Amino acid sequence: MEIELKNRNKRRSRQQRRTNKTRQKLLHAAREIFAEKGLAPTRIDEITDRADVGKGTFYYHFATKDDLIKELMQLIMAELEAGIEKKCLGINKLDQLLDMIIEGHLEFFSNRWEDFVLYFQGRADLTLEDSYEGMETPFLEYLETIQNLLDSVIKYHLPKPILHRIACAVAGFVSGYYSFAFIADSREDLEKTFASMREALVAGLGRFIRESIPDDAPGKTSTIKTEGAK
Amino acid sequence: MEIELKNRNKRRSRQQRRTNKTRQKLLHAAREIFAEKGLAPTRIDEITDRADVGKGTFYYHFATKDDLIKELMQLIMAELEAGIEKKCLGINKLDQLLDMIIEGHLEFFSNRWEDFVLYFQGRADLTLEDSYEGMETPFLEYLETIQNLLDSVIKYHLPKPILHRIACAVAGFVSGYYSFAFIADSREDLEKTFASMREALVAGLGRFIRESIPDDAPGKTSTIKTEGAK
DNA sequence: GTCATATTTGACTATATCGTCATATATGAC
DNA sequence: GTCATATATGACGATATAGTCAAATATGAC
Repeated sequence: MEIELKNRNKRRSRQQRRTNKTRQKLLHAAREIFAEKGLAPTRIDEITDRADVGKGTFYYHFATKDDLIKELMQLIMAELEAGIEKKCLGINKLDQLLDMIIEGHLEFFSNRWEDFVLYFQGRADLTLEDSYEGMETPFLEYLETIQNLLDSVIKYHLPKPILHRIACAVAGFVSGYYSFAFIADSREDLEKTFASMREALVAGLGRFIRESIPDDAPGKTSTIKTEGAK
Repeated sequence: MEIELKNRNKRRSRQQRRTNKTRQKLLHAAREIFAEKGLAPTRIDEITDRADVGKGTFYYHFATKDDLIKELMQLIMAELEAGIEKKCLGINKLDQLLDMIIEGHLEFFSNRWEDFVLYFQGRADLTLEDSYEGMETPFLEYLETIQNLLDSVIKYHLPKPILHRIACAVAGFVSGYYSFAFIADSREDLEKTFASMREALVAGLGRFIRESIPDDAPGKTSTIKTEGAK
């Protein structure tokens, strides 16, 4: 029985590698094309062509284009969250945390242009009534990740709606600014240009957060661990 | 000759009204459907159906869907700009101006959901390589409008790139925050929820702008007309 | 080698959408 | 009324795309 299982696993192992490789090829090609033409105008044929597999293969791996989009978005958002969380490891001062959350976004956006485009396309899609199935979930999880990070450095636990608001502000600002700035600036300048804005944002958000804490909170001044906050 | 011209004008006048009405019906229907399903997935048939005109009529008025999109975006953005400029009339204090630019956006976004969606769709489209023809122009003009407003209240004229950066920040933040907040909040709550964030943004941006002015600028303190800035 | 199963293929069908065009109607000059 | 012109129509042909499927191939157990 033990052996049977082993064999079974082994049997599948090489084949699984091949299968997985094909799947990755499809995801990779799709990511590229989605970022070039957008979600809706991308044709299955084009994806399979670029992935260099037959069309039937696509439908072996994914039930439909929406399915692929769902998986891709979940993948991307999970990686963005992971990147941000990694940057924030061990930080317990509010201003520093805000700064790192922003930096996490920036690093992701500037190193992975395609993924930034998809992130942005996804968000725009959410403003539609007929948005892609399952598009909402990864974005909500992403906002929650930011909320949890914030919550972890603020001793006085702010109510959920306030945390949510702040998370929206961070995410909205970073991506919004990034998307606008790149219209005129070159993609390469974006990072530099952003640096100068960052401080202002951290200051503004920090201020907002501090103001959200009731004055009678026990030990308010020490409640938020911050650096040089006045 | 004088009379001939008059007649000619008169002859055209009633017909022109009818024509224009048809055109408006098409634009209006398109605006609605674009906001429901997005630009690419919207079919011409659906537009003409909702506008209650024959399909051929569409092609009499517009060469192609891209053409319609172009016109619609220009229309919307021009109205947004006008709304903002109106709000800012006569203001000469920086913080107040920033506040009014934000309020102009908010008013537009919350009173005209479809147009907000189109604004956002348009912006997302610009991140693509294959974006709609002519999509860029209205956005650049819009950013320039904001830049000019800012420039008009800052006596020490900041270099263009800095102004551009600030314009991107304002536009990016407002639309970005708005788009994220609505994922979780109801559309109605958005306005309220935004109010609390606004101050923080104005403060952050104001600070950034003031820091951008060289210390040796003649009469720096009085250079930016501001209220209660410290 | 044989067999069972998992994966891949691309020609094919069915459908959806575009854009055209010959025709019809409305308008206004006369 | 008649005519010329501007506008509107929707059936139609051409094309594009999604998704299917029977057949081919690869894998691994034996």
